[in-house]
Amino acid sequence: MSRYNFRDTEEKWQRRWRDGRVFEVAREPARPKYYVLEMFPYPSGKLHVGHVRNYTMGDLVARYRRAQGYNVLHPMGWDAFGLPAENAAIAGGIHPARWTEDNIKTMRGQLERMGFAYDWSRELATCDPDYYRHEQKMFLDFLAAGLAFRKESWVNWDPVENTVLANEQVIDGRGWRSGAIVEKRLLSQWFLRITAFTDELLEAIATLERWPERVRLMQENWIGRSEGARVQFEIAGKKEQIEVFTTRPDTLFGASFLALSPNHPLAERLAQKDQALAEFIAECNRLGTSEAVIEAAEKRGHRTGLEAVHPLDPSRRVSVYVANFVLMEYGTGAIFGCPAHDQRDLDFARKYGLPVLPVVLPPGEDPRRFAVGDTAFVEDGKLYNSQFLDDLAVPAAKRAVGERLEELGRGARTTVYRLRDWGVSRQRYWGCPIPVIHCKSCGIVPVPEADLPVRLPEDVDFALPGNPLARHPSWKHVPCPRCGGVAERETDTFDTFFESSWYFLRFCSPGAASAFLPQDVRYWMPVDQYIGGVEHAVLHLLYSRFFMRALKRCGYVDLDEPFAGLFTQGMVCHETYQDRDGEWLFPEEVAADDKGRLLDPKGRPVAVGRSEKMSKSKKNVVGLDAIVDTYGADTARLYLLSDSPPERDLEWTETGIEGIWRYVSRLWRMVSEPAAPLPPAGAAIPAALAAPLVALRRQTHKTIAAVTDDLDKFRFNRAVARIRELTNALDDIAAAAPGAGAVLREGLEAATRLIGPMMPHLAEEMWHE
RNA sequence: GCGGACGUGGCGAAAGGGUAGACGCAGCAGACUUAAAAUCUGCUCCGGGAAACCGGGUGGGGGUUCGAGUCCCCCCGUCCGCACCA
Repeated sequence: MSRYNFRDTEEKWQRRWRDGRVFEVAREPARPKYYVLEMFPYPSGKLHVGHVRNYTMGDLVARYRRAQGYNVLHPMGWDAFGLPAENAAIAGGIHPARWTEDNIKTMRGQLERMGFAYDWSRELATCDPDYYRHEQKMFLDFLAAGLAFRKESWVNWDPVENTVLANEQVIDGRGWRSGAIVEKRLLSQWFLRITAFTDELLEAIATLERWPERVRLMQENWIGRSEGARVQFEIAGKKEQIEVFTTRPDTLFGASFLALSPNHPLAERLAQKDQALAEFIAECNRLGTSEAVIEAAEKRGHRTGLEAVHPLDPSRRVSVYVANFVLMEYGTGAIFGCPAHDQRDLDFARKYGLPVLPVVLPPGEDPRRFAVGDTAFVEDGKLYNSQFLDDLAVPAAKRAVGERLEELGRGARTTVYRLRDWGVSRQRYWGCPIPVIHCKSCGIVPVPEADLPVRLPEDVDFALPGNPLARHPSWKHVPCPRCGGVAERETDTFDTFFESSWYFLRFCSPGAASAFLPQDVRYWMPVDQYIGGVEHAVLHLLYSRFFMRALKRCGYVDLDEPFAGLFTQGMVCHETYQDRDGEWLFPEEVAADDKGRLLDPKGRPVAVGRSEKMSKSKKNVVGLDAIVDTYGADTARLYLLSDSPPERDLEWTETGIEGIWRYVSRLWRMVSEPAAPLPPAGAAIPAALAAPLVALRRQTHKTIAAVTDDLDKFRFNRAVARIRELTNALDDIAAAAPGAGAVLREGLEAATRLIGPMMPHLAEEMWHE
């Protein structure tokens, strides 16, 4: 029995694909195109099996569509700017460029060994000046169009990475990469005006039909549109006003207090003369935005002593508080509290002994008897205790209050959003330099186009924390392009989401002198199938959608949405292991003894933790090289596709991959030593067949139909199961019916073509056997 | 708290209102072998039965339907996202 030699076979076919430039494509206007893209990787070191699930799915789609006759663009590149390279430089004395290049080389080799059908002629790395020069130009165009601007603002400061994080990058009050508790600092920053497209970005979500519902919902919530009203409260005895935002203007007659954010300008001004308030504000700021801290903290307020006049009933006054639960960044940084109809306001009112006046009557309640206990009434009902609003339903009351406020000039109906502009400045070396120059007399001067790209200097010093660009002895000192006077370069670099917001366009025109050629983009875009992790559901995917619109406004493209189809795949998980000292262990360091207990290399017992996403930090990673060495790329690919539905997490198991290897061997045996003699290729199938052979033919064709349908719908695990059913039937047939050869051949050929997108090397070899 | 997804054998899972558990993993028994590995054959939801077969079974409770894992309502649980968002 000849054993399937995956090593030689896989190398052979990879060589042939490469030498034949089989996957290099060109624009062919007469042919239908299909653009398959997997979210490009950050070159962090080595690939583990968790990384390649994503690429295996993309490759399946690419090869499947290619087999259907599409002109398939399937490129690969490197999201090459980022902090790990700089951290490696700090820790190991290696230059970020060198570290990144080395990693790219390693990882490219790993991808090649997997046999992925990439058009490598289009490969790009975002740290290449030939790449980032184009985004510098884009930035200058955004600047001219008013889509990029500078703003002095409070920022999230990551004290470990010494950089600013976007609000979107702060998770539970911690930096999304470093995990450090984020501090507040005031800095002058560059922003991209994503809010210029808020409504468009929100409304177009409905057109993204081939996106997961979950992702569309997350984007919707992120943009967070809410309709309500701004209302002006006059401060009693002063000429000053406090403007609040509310989504419940209908409950205005139930107002019993006003609350300001601790960062509200009025609160800060009052604190200058009120020591206790200053201390309260300081305390609120110390809480930060950490979820754990906020959850532990109860709602607290500080009474300012000010009284506000009710805008619709001047005879009524309400107290003004500063409260730890009011956000400066949302609405106007001030609210009115209506305890009867908002749970948070009710909790606050009970704590500080404030009145609770119901103004919306629940259906069926008696207006003379109804009272609010511990639970605010937040549903629809009929207004009462509300003068001209009495007897209206909530929606009608909202309208009526809005109109009255507008008549009186004391407010207006308005819509607010949660979405904020995208801060793109980073105080880091390993990123794209922001192409502007600060001149003492001219102010901010764009770098002239002829001077692009602004390249990173290579001789930099990473010994100190902070931005090496700012410390570089000569790099930043340049004459002002406008007046020729003494000036300095901007030393901030772009957030790396800048690069990933347009790389899919560059893949259309890899060598072009401009960012891309319009005819290429018209042909290839949009991406027909984008595949990546759900962790990018908001940031990367929303920024890319914004970028397309910004580029369109600047005349680059004529397209709004970059990704027509999106699939978010589950993660690859593995158990975690810790030794007695709590140190994480790699799976290969753990071995079972004869009683099945797990031991570390020193023979001490190992604690088994729950299965989690493979990550370097917990060492629960299975190296790709070892798997490919032992079982081959095809086996790894089929395992990643077969075991769980693609959108769900997949548990990596050694026994699972062994099972796939047995199947691979069996498939090979079926063609190299067929169960019945096979007629030559193309031989006719006899007109009269025994019943079992008719059944087999039927199953063959049903399998083709079902697998096609499954692949269209990303049900890869089911497709694999159906192919296995067919091969089981093929294996059984020879004994069951004489003269099976021609039907067997037909079935084997079908099976071979069906597994081709999943196990391309084996399929090629079977086809040629 | 709000929004969403999900809950099926020992495990991963399948089931497009119509035979629940396809396809695998693990396990058990057997064949081949001096032996092991590999390979092959059979069994493998639970209870009863030698078997045919009978009864039960998709987190719990109710409902719609000739028929519900699937649709509707309530509850329990797990996971994910968002969040003092006014």
